[in-house]
Amino acid sequence: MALFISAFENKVDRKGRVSVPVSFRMALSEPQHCILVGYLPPNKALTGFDRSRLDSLYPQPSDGSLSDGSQPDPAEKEKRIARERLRLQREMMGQSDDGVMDTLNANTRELPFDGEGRVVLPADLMKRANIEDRAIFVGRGSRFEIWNPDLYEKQREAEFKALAGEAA
Amino acid sequence: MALFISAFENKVDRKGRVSVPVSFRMALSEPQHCILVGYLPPNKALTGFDRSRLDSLYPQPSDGSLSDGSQPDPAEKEKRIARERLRLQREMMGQSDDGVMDTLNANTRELPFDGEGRVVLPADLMKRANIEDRAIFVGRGSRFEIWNPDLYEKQREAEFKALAGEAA
DNA sequence: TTTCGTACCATGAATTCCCATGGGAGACGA
DNA sequence: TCGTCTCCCATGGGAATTCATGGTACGAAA
Repeated sequence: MALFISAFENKVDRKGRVSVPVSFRMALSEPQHCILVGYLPPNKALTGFDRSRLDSLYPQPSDGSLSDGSQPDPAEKEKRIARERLRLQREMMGQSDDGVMDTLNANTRELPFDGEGRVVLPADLMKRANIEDRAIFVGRGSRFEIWNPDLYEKQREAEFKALAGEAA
Repeated sequence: MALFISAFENKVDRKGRVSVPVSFRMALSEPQHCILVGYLPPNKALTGFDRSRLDSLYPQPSDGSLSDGSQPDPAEKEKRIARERLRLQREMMGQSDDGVMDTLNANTRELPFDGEGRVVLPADLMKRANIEDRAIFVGRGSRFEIWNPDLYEKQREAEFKALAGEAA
């Protein structure tokens, strides 16, 4: 699985382009493809993650295949379809039971790499995270964050203090 | 599977034409073809999805094939045909037990693309969703929504608040 | 004919691709 | 150990393409 560690500061050019650190790119399931970047208030930074992370959040609809690899069990398949129908109905009725995923999907952008491993940060996202001509990619394990470097420095101090306080 | 993420605002011209975001078009099973758009009260927006999504909700009547790949079992086949006949009768009599799906089908339009990747939003659907000269396509994973941008902004705030409330 | 719906064409802006450059870290050899 | 060489990666600019958008022409139906 993707593992993002360490922090890298890069420049953001006039077009909003910024190099994604190589180690982050290599951590992706499809290194040449894209990253997903989103923003949710009241965060001070953008959150990025691998596409596979999003996929994994969707329950894989079982097609009724049996675990021994034989053909689908018709009864199972019927049940699955019935469930799916119910779910679609509820969605259409605005009764989706998964508001979190809905919000996540709506507020996440897919940022493809150019030939040099850069992405362009959408203007509105940059604004929300107060990012101008520099950005720092901060590894957080299974995800990462994109900060205004100055803001991140403060955040970092705060995190250190919190840790020190705990230890004391 | 089709995955719709992010949100894109586009203009609706006097003819009701609006560009479907490229990334949404590409997510379709047949990118050059069409989208399905429907409305069910009391939603504030239209719901759109890929044709394959709807198809998958209709159970393929089993032909009685055995799971080991051998020939259909004649007895099974008989039963299947009997079931289908019964179902057809009830449907014809308007006694389908599936009122929501019926309504869904009746209120769903198939919107084909023009050469430039646009669809025309039917006037009645636009009216129901309060869409005039702008529309925002909102990714919701396996489906998407088409909103009046101003209404969506309010909805978005509400979703954010809901998330924050959950986190607290 | 008139109106509606659809296909085709034109345009400008925004985005993406491609090439060039420079710096830094590590490898390698003396 | 020191210096040099090489490769990788970040960065910038310009060109080419894509995309959103608006208009026009054509055909069908009323």
